[in-house]
Amino acid sequence: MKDKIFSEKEIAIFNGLISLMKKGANPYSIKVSDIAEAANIGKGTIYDYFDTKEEVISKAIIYNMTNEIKNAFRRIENKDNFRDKLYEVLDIIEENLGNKLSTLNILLSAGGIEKFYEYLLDSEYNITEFIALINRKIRDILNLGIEEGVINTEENSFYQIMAVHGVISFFSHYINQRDLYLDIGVEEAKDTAYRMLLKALN
Amino acid sequence: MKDKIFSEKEIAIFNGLISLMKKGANPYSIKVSDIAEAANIGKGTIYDYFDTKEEVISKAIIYNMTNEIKNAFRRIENKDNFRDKLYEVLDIIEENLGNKLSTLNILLSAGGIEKFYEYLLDSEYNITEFIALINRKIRDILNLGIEEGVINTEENSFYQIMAVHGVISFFSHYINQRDLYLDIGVEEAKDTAYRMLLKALN
Amino acid sequence: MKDKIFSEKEIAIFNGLISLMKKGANPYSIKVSDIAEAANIGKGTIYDYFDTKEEVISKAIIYNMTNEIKNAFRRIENKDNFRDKLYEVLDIIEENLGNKLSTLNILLSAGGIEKFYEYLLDSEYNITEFIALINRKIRDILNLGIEEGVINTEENSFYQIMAVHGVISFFSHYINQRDLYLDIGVEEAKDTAYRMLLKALN
Amino acid sequence: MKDKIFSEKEIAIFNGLISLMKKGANPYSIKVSDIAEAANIGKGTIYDYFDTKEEVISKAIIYNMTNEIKNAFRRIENKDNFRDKLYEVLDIIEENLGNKLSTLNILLSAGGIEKFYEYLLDSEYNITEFIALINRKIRDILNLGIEEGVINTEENSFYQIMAVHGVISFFSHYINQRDLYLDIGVEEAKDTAYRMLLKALN
DNA sequence: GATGAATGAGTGTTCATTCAT
DNA sequence: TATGAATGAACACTCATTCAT
Repeated sequence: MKDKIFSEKEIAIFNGLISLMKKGANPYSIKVSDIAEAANIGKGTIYDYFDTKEEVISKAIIYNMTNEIKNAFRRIENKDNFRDKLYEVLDIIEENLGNKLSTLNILLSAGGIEKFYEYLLDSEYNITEFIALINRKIRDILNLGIEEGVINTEENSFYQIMAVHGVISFFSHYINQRDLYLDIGVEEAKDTAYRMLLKALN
Repeated sequence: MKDKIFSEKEIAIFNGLISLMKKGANPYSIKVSDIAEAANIGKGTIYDYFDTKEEVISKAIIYNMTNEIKNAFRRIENKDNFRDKLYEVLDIIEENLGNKLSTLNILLSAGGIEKFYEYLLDSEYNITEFIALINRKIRDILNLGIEEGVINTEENSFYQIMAVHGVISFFSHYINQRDLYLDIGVEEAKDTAYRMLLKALN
Repeated sequence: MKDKIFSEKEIAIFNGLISLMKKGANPYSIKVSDIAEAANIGKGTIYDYFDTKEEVISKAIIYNMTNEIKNAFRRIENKDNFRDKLYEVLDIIEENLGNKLSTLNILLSAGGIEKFYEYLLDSEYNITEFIALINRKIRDILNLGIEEGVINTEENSFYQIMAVHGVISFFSHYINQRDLYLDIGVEEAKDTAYRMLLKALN
Repeated sequence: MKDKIFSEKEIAIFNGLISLMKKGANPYSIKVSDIAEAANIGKGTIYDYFDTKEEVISKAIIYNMTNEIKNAFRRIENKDNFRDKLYEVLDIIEENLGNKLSTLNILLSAGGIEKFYEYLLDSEYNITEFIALINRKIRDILNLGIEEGVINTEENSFYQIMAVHGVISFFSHYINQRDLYLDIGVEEAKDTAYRMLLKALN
């Protein structure tokens, strides 16, 4: 993940746009004037740094995903055992609740945002790269679990990684559809997720 | 799921739109004239049956989801044991590969389409209804598994249903990101899914 | 000059634009909204018939030139001797006084409008075609003069045609710069032109 | 022709702009940034010397015309008989072939540039002044012809000057529409012009 | 003085919606 | 009932002009 270097203005534009999206704006209905206003700059300035609106939005999404992933990885790094790392992942998902732009929402959804925002498909950074990166991190966490003896399975790596995907997906689904599961508290859901993962991996 | 009764024209419009979306068109870039052309009717006719473009698209999505779910349920009904029913679910997912409009893609993705297509949120049919419906069907399948003795767990219903969600999500992810898992064949992935589910539920 | 067939709407648009140009509007500063207003139609309608503003303007210029030339030719046809035909040409020029769009102004000016309105260069109709057409008509008129015995020269065809060009240019210059020649009346200028032509051709 | 005194910067700006126009740029599509780049200065600097883009372009055109006329007059001065002076005029026209900004193209075209570039109409220097100046020079040349006995006519001054205009226009037309007259060489066209002038003036 | 980053008014073009036929 | 020609509001993008440095 060789970071692109962005100028201050570019970052200001990204942040303006990201704040709009976090407020719930749909990327398809965002206007250039909205972005300019959110970034506190003139409309024309945007075109000094980007060629089209699509380019701004795509690059902002990539920028935000990159940052979110870096942050998530840093937080996971700070935990030193399998269980804590897993719960940290669930915490991160919980905190991103309702954030349309959230990396996890985008990446893990069955048909990712790229299906809806075609421009991203052509972008230099392919979404696939991010998933591969995440899978590698999942592998690391799993290895730690094996080292610790928490995981003890003869299933292959694909199985193991997919088990984590499944559990993350279920928890994301729970968070996103809380209305349907009002009798289940967040902590209970997390415990359920962890328990399920251990069962699948042992 | 008390079905709305639609006129022939309305259904023709829906089918035109759905065919566009199955061809990969993004709901945000579909034009009314495209829909009219795909439905083989005049542009004005659409407005005899619907008030806005958004209404057409939303209702078409709901219509398609309803049909897909009905179809899926019928197919699952035709299988008479837990294992076959589960594999039928995976087959259905596989067949819907790459279909942006696929109910499963929409419903099971962490942040569903409703996050991207706001109109659906206000629509009479709430997406939540569909998920509840699916959860009930999952419950039925699980009960059969318990009856058959394939499943034998003390975990609660939430756990059990979420285990199915997790497995479905993982398989959907696999299907949608095939490029990343070229060394894993579809049958192997299905077997992995089934094995994982049984482990989680026993 | 195989005429393009234009729809009524297209002609209305052309006429709106031509009226603007005859009022003195500069093709470079005409706005699409001006054209729409002048043609008494909505802005969008223009785009149902043309792809770009440039296309509208170029085609309108060609359309107007074609009509003006046809008209001029018809008027000249109606005169039956060399002298009257020549004076008719001068009359036509006089009547077009101050009309920026006038075919004669455009065609006979040293660096024609095509130098200023590049789009015309690519247009299907090349301006050159019009000049060739006019030269052929000049040839016809000259032949009549020879038949009549008014012209009796051993100079070649190029010389003869250029003599007419020179005289037309001088008269156009006079009409366009009347301020500089206030002591010369229009009739006197016409007589001067005719006298000069006869001298050059005898 | 009391010359305006321009600062070095102003002249640099003029020259930048003139070079653009000589390269074929259309005055209506030239951008301030283009001018700045062509003049090798910052965009803001232009506004230290001129108030608007229109002013820059108009003044540059006037500046260029003034210089071209001065040059032309100097060259004509250096020839000492009627015939040579006339051929020098034709040479000058030939050399300016294809130069949209050429004074002669602008001045002698029936509907001059001022019809297309309205700003010039208001400019301090009226284009008319230039034509009057040129007419005076034509008068001088004609007088020399009379002195030499090459010209011997009873036609009035208007006739005589217009004869020169006509011949210059025809030759300019020839140069600008070379494609139409491929069988006529430049020298032949010049000889034709001179012969025609003498016939008209004798 | 000189610059060029920043601005936002202005304009070409699109497309959902209307309505006369 | 069905149509598609007509509309104009809306928006992406441009570029002359300004002004802080």
